[in-house]
Amino acid sequence: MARRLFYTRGFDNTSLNDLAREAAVPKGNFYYHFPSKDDVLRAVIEARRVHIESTLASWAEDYPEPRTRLKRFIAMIVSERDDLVSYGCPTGSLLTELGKKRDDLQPYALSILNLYVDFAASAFRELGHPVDAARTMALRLLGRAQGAILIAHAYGDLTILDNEIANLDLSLDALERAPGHPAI
Amino acid sequence: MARRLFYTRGFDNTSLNDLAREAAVPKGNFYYHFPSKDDVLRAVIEARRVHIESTLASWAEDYPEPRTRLKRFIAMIVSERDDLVSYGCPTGSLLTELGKKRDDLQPYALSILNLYVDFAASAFRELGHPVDAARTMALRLLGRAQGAILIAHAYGDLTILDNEIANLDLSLDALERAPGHPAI
DNA sequence: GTCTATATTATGATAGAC
DNA sequence: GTCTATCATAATATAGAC
Repeated sequence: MARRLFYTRGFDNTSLNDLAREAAVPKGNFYYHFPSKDDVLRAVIEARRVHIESTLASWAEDYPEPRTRLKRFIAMIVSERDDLVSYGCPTGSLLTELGKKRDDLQPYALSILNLYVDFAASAFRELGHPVDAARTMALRLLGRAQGAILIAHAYGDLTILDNEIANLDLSLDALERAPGHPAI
Repeated sequence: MARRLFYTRGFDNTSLNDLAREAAVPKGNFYYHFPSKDDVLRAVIEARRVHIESTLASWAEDYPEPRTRLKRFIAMIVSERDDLVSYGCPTGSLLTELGKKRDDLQPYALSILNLYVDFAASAFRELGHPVDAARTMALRLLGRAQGAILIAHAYGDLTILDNEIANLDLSLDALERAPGHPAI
């Protein structure tokens, strides 16, 4: 699938030949379905956006307690730990790649990050934090996750990721004990 | 200079034509000085490594107090804020780019990250933390900086970076007040 | 709709005159 | 050592038969 190749190799490093080989079709076929390679990425991102949106919506149903919901986000990172250490964060690395020389595509990747930021910000809102503080805390949570993944990926070290994610989890606990305090 | 182009455009997105135009020499000349484009990057990284190493050494001289030294690191991020928001972290984005498809070059980028990790770890050691905890805290500090820069770069928002770096600074203060506690 | 060419362009890298 | 070609390759994209 195209998503996997874009993730593991990066967008620019994935050629239409790679995509065609993986899909077992001649590469010329792509241009019947997509006007350009960029549109393949846009379609991949859009499909991903829909998928993540429904995942977050199901979390909102299954975990009405905002702290539990935020912990579910942490649990997702843990469940993806192998890929995250091997290839980095799909969203973070795409944002970083598109941030250089492809500002036109960058907003599409940003729409994925926004899903998570809005998800976390609304949880912090429910915990009683003002809207501005909630967004700041959401950005901090996402940033810490991104940083942990980046470092763990750089060293190819699972234990670094486990350590940092456990610490993030502890920060959520501390937050629980000190409501009203933007402590994450 | 090659370093600036590799930083702002990424390694792969910088062609020899770009390098030649910037240096105002024909691109064929590069192959008199370097066996390949990869070697240009290696030379850039090596020069950077030497430069950073001497900077960190001068900090060690100027700031014998480890907490002050760590704060100097934070101050460096603040002083680079415009570029960091516009192009991301040079080390972090290079690590991310090389982590996909260029595992052969990745160790060179990692040598830069290691400089900062060792710098921070030795400061935490001097603060009395055991060697393992000191390294964990160093990785956490670097990770939080990377995450803050990545998010701020994704949104192109200086205030996000300022916010997060101020919060990192606060974490260093809190650490100061609770020695022996791996709290960063 | 699906496939086999092929066009076009950009890249990293070389050859060889001076 | 420096320059002007030029090669070889790989990429995105198109044309056109079936």
